[in-house]
Amino acid sequence: MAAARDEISDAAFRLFGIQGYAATSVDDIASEAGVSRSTFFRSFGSKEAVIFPDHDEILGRVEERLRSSPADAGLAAVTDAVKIVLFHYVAEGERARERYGLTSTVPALRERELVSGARYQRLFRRYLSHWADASPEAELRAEMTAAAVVAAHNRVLRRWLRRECTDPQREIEQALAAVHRTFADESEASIGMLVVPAGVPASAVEKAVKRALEGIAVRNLDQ
Amino acid sequence: MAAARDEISDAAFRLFGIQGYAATSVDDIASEAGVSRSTFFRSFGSKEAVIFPDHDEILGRVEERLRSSPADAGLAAVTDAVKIVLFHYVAEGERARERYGLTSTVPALRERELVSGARYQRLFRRYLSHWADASPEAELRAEMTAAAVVAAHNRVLRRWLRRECTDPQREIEQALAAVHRTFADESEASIGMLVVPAGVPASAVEKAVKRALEGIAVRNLDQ
DNA sequence: CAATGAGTGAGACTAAGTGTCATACGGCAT
DNA sequence: ATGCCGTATGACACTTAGTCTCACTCATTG
Repeated sequence: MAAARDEISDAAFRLFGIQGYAATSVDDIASEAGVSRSTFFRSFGSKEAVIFPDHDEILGRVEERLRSSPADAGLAAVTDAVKIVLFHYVAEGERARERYGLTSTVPALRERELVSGARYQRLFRRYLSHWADASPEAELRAEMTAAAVVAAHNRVLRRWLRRECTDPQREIEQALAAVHRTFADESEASIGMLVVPAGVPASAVEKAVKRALEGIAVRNLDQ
Repeated sequence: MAAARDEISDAAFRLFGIQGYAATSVDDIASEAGVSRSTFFRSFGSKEAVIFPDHDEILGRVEERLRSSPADAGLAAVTDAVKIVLFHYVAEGERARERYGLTSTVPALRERELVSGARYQRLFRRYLSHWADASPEAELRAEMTAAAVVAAHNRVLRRWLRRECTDPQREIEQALAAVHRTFADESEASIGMLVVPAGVPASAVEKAVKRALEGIAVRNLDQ
């Protein structure tokens, strides 16, 4: 059952690696996997889908993670959920890199991947704008935030796929901290106000500001 | 030549409106337009592409706009360029709304549109990260910024398509001002500091802050 | 043993997309 | 006017993705 799916997926990656994507027909994959064309299309709806075998499952896990988070979790829940996606691919290891080789070569597959990313973004936006108030500004903010979270994920993932990054854990934390820094709203990030009595030296002001900014970064990381 | 393209595109929209997208074959469109199947596929590479007849042209105009902007233009050039896209669709009027009806109904067309948006985002990212320094933080920032610009555009466009917005000009300016507010870097946005002597009433402080924030929005608009 | 139901294979069918070849049309030089 | 050439078109064949239907197998259950 599930073994058949893996069998087919493996066969597909094998043939794509040898002959290329376009030159490999669904019939080729099916016979390589020892199943019929019918079962291929029953297992995966399309030739493209065989490259992304467990996308629906990940999306489901992400959605559940968001659903089970408290209403006031806000951005933190989303940045947390996106790590599920990243670490899933990292855990796949070489298979993820094979997929990357295909998606960066074959336009149709690249587009398919893009569509997957957009589904996450849509999900994030829905949750973020649901948590926030209903003002138009808040909705635009939610949309931008969702886009930024996905962008951060994509960036780290791409770097890892290209072996430009050895510690995806650290990089995603940093990238998401940057997202927090620019998007965490007032209820999460306390508004700081610096009251400077006349006569305080500029160096002391500078020091205080720096310390305050570092504090924001650190707090967002731990939250 | 170009007239044949328009003829085909019109015929396609006509039939899609009557029979729906799936129920209309390329043969139907070709005979409705009075051309052969061959010319259809020569004019548009695929059945989906007939919905987005001048996408390549817009992308070209956007790219040229970016190419011709000075190296220190930064975010302003990109937010300016994205208006080309928005106003093109707004100028299309009802045709754009017909397209929206199709893209919100037919998954394949929605995906295609998504891919178009991603091309803009990619373009913006390339220019933003080219203008900025090469640090990893700057590149992530460029990626997030590009995503935010596209998100802002998408939001305003969608609202206009749904007739939820009567003044797209004003809304896009506001939305892009929000992007500027969160992403304009220090060289573009002057850092404001509010020094509050003890004894000043809170209402006066609030007023001053509000005025300052409005000022930022306006300045970013004009730049 | 009979019945049910899920998974599979075989095969027909539609339609998108590609490639080839022949033809018609419009300009251009002789 | 005639012959030539490049371009746009139409006709047609072909491949392949994706859908649908029907028949078969096999394991479970009453």
